[in-house]
Amino acid sequence: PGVLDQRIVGLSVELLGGKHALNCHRMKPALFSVLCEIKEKTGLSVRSSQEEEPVDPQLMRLDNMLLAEGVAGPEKGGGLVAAAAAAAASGGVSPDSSIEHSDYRHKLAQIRQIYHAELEKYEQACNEFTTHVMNLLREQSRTRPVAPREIERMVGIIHRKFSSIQMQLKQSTCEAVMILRSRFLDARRKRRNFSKQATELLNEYFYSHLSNPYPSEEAKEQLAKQGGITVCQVSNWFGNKRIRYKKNIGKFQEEANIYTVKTAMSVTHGTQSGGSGGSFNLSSSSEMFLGLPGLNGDTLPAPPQVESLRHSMSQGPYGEGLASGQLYSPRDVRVNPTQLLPPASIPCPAAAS
DNA sequence: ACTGATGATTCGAT
DNA sequence: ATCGAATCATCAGT
Repeated sequence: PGVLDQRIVGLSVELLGGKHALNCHRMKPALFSVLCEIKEKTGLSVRSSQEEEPVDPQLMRLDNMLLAEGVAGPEKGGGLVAAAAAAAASGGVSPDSSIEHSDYRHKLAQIRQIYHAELEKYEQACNEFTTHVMNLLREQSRTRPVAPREIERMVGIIHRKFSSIQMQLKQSTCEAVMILRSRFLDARRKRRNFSKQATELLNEYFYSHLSNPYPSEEAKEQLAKQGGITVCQVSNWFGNKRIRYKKNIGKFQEEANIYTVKTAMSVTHGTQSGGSGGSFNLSSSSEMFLGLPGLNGDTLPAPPQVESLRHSMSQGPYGEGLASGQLYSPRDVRVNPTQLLPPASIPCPAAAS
């Protein structure tokens, strides 16, 4: 009906001009609901922007970011599977992080879905609105002269308006992604105990290099790789282990025995495969430095040596000895002068320097 | 809720 | 740059 259409044109001008934009209850319901939704979701008034038609840098930034985050851009149906496969293949020993990864990806996918749905809705609404306005103008052209430039201008205004709405959508999507991201990073920063396998690996190395528990960079990398943790985590672990071991050797005596036995077993049973046969020498005298407790001589007065423990291999809390032999690099038996200075008598329990 | 274990962070020294 | 040391923050068993 002409009256209503007249009203719509008027309202479109109102809308585009930015005056009480959302007061129109007679607006096309679809468009109205879309705009209401925008208003609700963004918390921003639709009339807020009124500028730039050149490709503004902010829009480009938003686009780039959305693209980089995988929100915009091509559908990646197989992408998730591929990513999961890659994550599983690259290490396979990080269930926690992969769970977090999948959680992250899931939420990102949700954002992506919402984003695309909204984008499509806007697109559709924009087209509908444009064609409708054009139809009205065409109709009006029967009763009054309508210059093509006026139509162009109208269409231009509509498109600009809708693209600014799109930008708001992109902006809020970006915000959502960033929030998700920061949450994800926070979650990753949370402490998780290492897997049993990783801990065993580290302990085996530590106790079999007790005289010089300072793994080289390569050794760290290898430990990290095999344990499914980072080199930095390996360094942290050794840092913590050294200081805590030194502080209370007695507490670690049992653990030391266990791992020494394990190592001894793997040596005597020839489970080594790396060809680095007897590269590190457990019976070297320097091995005794940290191993000599003197604190609780009740269980084992002497540091656990391979020879003396051959007979007591009966008890092993850790049932299966997983291949650990190839870990130890022969080149790593460097002697750190600073560690060998104090006589193996009292290892300074309460190191209050 | 409490507590010990443990991974991460920080800081000064080398 | 890396270490020891102290400390923080969280986990995990009770």
